[in-house]
This record gives sequence, structure tokens and C-alpha cells, in this order.
Amino acid sequence: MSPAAATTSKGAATRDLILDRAYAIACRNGVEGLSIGELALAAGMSKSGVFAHFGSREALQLAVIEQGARRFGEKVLIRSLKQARGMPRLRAIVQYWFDWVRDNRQGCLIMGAVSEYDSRPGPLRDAVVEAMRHWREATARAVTLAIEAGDLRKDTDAAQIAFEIFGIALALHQDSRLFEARRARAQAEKAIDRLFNSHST
Amino acid sequence: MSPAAATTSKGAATRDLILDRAYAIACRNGVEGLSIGELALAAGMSKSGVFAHFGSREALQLAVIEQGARRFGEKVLIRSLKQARGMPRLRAIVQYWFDWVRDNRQGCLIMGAVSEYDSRPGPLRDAVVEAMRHWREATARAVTLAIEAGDLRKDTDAAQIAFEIFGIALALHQDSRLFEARRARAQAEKAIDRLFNSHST
DNA sequence: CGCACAATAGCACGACCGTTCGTTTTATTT
DNA sequence: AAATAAAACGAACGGTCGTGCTATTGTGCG
Repeated sequence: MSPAAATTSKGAATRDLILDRAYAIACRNGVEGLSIGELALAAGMSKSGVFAHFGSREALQLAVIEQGARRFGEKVLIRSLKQARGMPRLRAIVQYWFDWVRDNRQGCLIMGAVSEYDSRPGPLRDAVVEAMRHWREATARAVTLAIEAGDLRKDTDAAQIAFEIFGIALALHQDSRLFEARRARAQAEKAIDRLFNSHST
Repeated sequence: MSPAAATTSKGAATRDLILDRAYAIACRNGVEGLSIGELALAAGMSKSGVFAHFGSREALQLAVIEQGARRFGEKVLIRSLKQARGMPRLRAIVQYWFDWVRDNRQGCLIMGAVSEYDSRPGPLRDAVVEAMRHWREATARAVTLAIEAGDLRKDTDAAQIAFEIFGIALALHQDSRLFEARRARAQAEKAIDRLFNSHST
């Protein structure tokens, strides 16, 4: 009866399949450009069959945004935890992030969602803000650990460094798609090196 | 007869009015979220009346993108030309850009268009790429002039500095809308200062 | 096996989309 | 003022949108 929850194992499986296709579509067309009709076609189902899994388009979009945040979190943040605290882990975050930009050539879902919802109040915007906040905090925490490990100077402002890392990543993201990806990556690496060097002990 | 060009003075005037409203809508909803029906309502005209001025939705979108590029160019790039070559002009570009981000609180049309079209070939993408390229080159040129004026070191890579300025501006743009605009601006200013200082003579 | 219910399909709806067409109003020129 | 061209309107088209509702298919548990 409840429309938004899959109870059987088959239901959960198709829901995962739908979300997988939805993620791919939303990467290309944006979360706002994701339609149930196109999604149903990609999943090999009927519109109403897809619809029943979420109950509303907005619930579907929310699930897709969370899916995007989860994928980035796994590929970049969680993966970096295997590296030792301090500069190794901080460097890992940056490298994995750069690799993420390279490997998702048709666009990062969350990055796209930011400019879709940044000035549009509602639960979708809230989800995007929450994802970015978590993401930023994880980066700042890695910087703080690098300071505590003695890799960066004690007077370093962790939030400031995180802000600048995001800026470099955003520029890389944009340049990779608009101009030459190779050159963009080289410039991003150079910018990161300058940033870390100017604060290292 | 020709649908895309206004020949009388009245025609040109309404076309300007339409583009003005279209610009406002596209800033909020994105260029892809601009519909002729909503635009007609905002302009106080009929759908077909609006449509006749452009001949197709894509032509309208193209005109809106060019409008967005023109407005930014005037408010930031052209305005900075009044400042003396070298650091004064470079600083002016950055400050005017930051002001632009502050004053267009519901979103910058071009910035939004980038993530809408960066992986969607076509004339709209071409227009966005061209606008960003022009914009980037103007910034790099200002950096070069600052080098020639002796304000920045001779071994400074102008393209690299322009890349990093864009990164800081992008981070400011994003943070201003997702988090606290005040803090974002302070962080952006600090990042710019560090960038310029580390290359100044 | 058979029962209960989840999962999916099919169909229809009202709304809005971009676009076309013929007509009418308005502006410019002769 | 008459003639001509531009501009704007209003209605309609075929399509797609998200969303209900009802029926049918399939799964999983007792």
C-alpha cells in the first residue's frame, strides 16, 4: 500500500535498478531534467511502474540526489580514510576528487544540482546543501588532522583551506568540460601544490 | 515576414523588453527552465507574440545567453578598463566580479548555463563556451599587463593565475548561495590576497 | 498448493510544452 | 488619408509532463 517503500527483495532490486538509470540520466540532463517517462524507457518499465516506487517525482529526485552524494562519498571521502592522517589523507582526497572529475565526464550530479537548486527553497535544495556541508566538513577535518600531525603550520585556517580546495576543484570541473581536460588538471595540481606549500611547515 | 528580426523601432523595443524578462526568469530557473508561456505572461503578451520575435525556442535561449554574457561583460570587464593597467585593473576585475556575485543573488545566468550545457553539444553550448573563453582571456590579459607593469613577478604564468581566480570566484559563487554570503566573501578576499601576494614583486 | 499482497501494466486525466496558422490590430510610409 | 507592412493575438495542433485509478501479473509465506 505504501508507495515509497519496497518490501520484497525483488522490489528493492528493481528500485536499485531504477535509481541506477535515474542517476545516469540526471548526470546528463540534471535532476530537474529527469522525467519519469524517459526513466521508465531506460529501465524497461512502464511509467506507472516506475512511479509507484517513489510516490512522487520529488521523492524520486530526492532519492537520486542522495544516490549522487553517496557515490561521491564512497569514491572520494571514505576511500581516503585508508590513508594515514595528515598530508597523505588530504592529498588522497584531492587526488580522488580529481579522478572523480575525470571519470564522470558527463557531469557530476551534485555539482549540477547545486546550480539548479541554490536559489530554490524546498527539500531538494536542503538535500543538496546538506550534502555539500558534509563534504566540506570532511575536507576541513582532513586539513585539521594535517595541522595536528605537524604537516601544516599551526596558524593555518582549516575552513579557509577547504574553501580554496573547493575553488580549485570547481575550476577543474568546469574547465575539464568546457576546455581541455589535460591542461585543466595540470593547472589544478599546480594550484593545489602552491596552496599546500604556502602553509606547510 | 522574417521571424527572428525586428525591423521597426517598436519591434526592437518589445524585443528588448522580452529579453529583459527572459533574463530574469533564466537567472532563477536556468536557460533550460525558460518557457515561452511563462515568459509571455511576464511580458504581458501572448505566447505567439513572443514566439514571433525569435522564431524558435532555441533562438530565444541563444539570445538570452548572449544577453547574460553582455551584462557581465559590461558590469565587470568593460568597467574595469577605467582603472590603470596592472594591479589596479586586475584588482578591479576581481572586486567587480565579487560585487556581481553579491548583487545577482538569484543566480548568474552564465554560471548556471555552464552546468546545463557543458556536456550537451549544440549552438547553446558553443555560445556558453565562447562567453567563458572570452571572459577567461580578458582576465589572463589583465594578469599579463600586471606582469609587464612590474607588479607581478616576470616568471608568473598568466593562464595559471586566471585559472585560480576563476576557482576562487566559483567557490564564492557557490558558497554565497548555499552557506553564508558574508563569510564566503571574506574567504574569497583572503584567497585572492594570498594568490597575488605569492606572485608579487 | 493456495492465499495475501506487493509489483507492474494499462489507461485516462488535466496541464503545459513548442509550434503553426489565419486574423486583427497597430505602426510606418506614400 | 490611403496603402502597405509589421506586430500581436487567439485558437488549435500533436506531444510530453506528472499523477491518479483499476486491473493484472508475479512473488513469497503459511
